[in-house]
Amino acid sequence: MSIQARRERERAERERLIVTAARELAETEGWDAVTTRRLAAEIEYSQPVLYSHFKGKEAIMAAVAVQGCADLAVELRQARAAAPGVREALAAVAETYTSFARRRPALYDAMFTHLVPLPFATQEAPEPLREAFGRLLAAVEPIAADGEDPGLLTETFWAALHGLATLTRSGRLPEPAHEQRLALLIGHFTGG
Amino acid sequence: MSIQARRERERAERERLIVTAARELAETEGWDAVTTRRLAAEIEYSQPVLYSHFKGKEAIMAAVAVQGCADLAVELRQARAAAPGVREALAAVAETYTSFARRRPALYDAMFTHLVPLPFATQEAPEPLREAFGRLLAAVEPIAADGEDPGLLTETFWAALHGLATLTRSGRLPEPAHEQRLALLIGHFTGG
DNA sequence: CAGCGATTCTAGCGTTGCTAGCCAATCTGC
DNA sequence: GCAGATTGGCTAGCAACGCTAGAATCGCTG
Repeated sequence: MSIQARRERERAERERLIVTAARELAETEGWDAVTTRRLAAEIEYSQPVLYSHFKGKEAIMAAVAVQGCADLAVELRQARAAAPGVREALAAVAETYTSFARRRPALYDAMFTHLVPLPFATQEAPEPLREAFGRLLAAVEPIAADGEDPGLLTETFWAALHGLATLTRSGRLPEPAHEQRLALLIGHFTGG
Repeated sequence: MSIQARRERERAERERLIVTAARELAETEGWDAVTTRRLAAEIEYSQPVLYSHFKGKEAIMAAVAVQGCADLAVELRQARAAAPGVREALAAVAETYTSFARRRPALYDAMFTHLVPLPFATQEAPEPLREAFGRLLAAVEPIAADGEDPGLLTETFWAALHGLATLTRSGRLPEPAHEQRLALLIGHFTGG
């Protein structure tokens, strides 16, 4: 059985290679540059190999999105841990979230903008997704008023951050006032 | 000069035809179905004709987006006019906005999700865009606290609505609780 | 070492957005 | 009223896309 084990190991390694190459290519040149041909060349295999690992391009993007959620979760955890108080933690998390979207647009798009075949709002959602949401929840929960469902409040807050991030990045909201909008949002959610 | 006038009239009419066909095709079958070939067949002309009117497919989508903004502006105006009070007006506008995104997803995507070559946050933005934003502003302005910039507050509120709309429609937020999230948002923005 | 499976590659299909160059219909000047 | 110029649409085709069938090659087994 050792030989089959090695094969599966190599296979898993190559799958990791594909996802990494797709992520790096997307982050440096955008998702439009991530074609199956280009990606195959990058990993030094032929095109059809990709399809022996993933159902199609969307599935590769989904895998990248999951990785991205893990990254985001780490950043959010650090941001919250470094903040002295409840309100500061929320602000830090919000700032980190929108900054993540600005710094890593391709990754963010795969996670939250593009249509990817991923279960999100269910228990079958991949762990990194639930993890990232959990980091938001941890920051929002303390500011929930009596009778407010923390989960729903987190979803609402998340949506607001997502809207700010995407509209700003697409040029529909002017960049400069971003911090002020963020402050307004925090203010209204912390009841100030 | 009358003959040239007629030509320009016919040309403008055909341009209207292109935009309308693109919008209808997108609304019924999604933007993926709007290929240049399909669109050309729909208007009963050949492909290259499209390029004598628009620089490319993106420009056609942009034209559809502008139409969509006009439609949205009308709906928002009606919603606000029918509401008895300030808070109700805000709720009605929010409800109308997200419902628009749900009822006309292709149109909404062209307006606010897809990358379209349109100036947004500047004075050169097409009139329907500024009009739609103005409808939001009119609903948000009355609930702005002292010292809060109504414009910035409107942008923030808009972003929240946009986030709710897109995340819900892409399945990242569960549909059923949408109304509750909307209520939470309104609550926090009206300081309740 | 021969044969057999599994796996990778070559080649190609159907579509996409977009464009070059031909061709015909229309307007202008004699 | 008619030849010449011009506008404008159409046919045909390019390069690139996601994806797949079938050939070919690799590595293990007896």
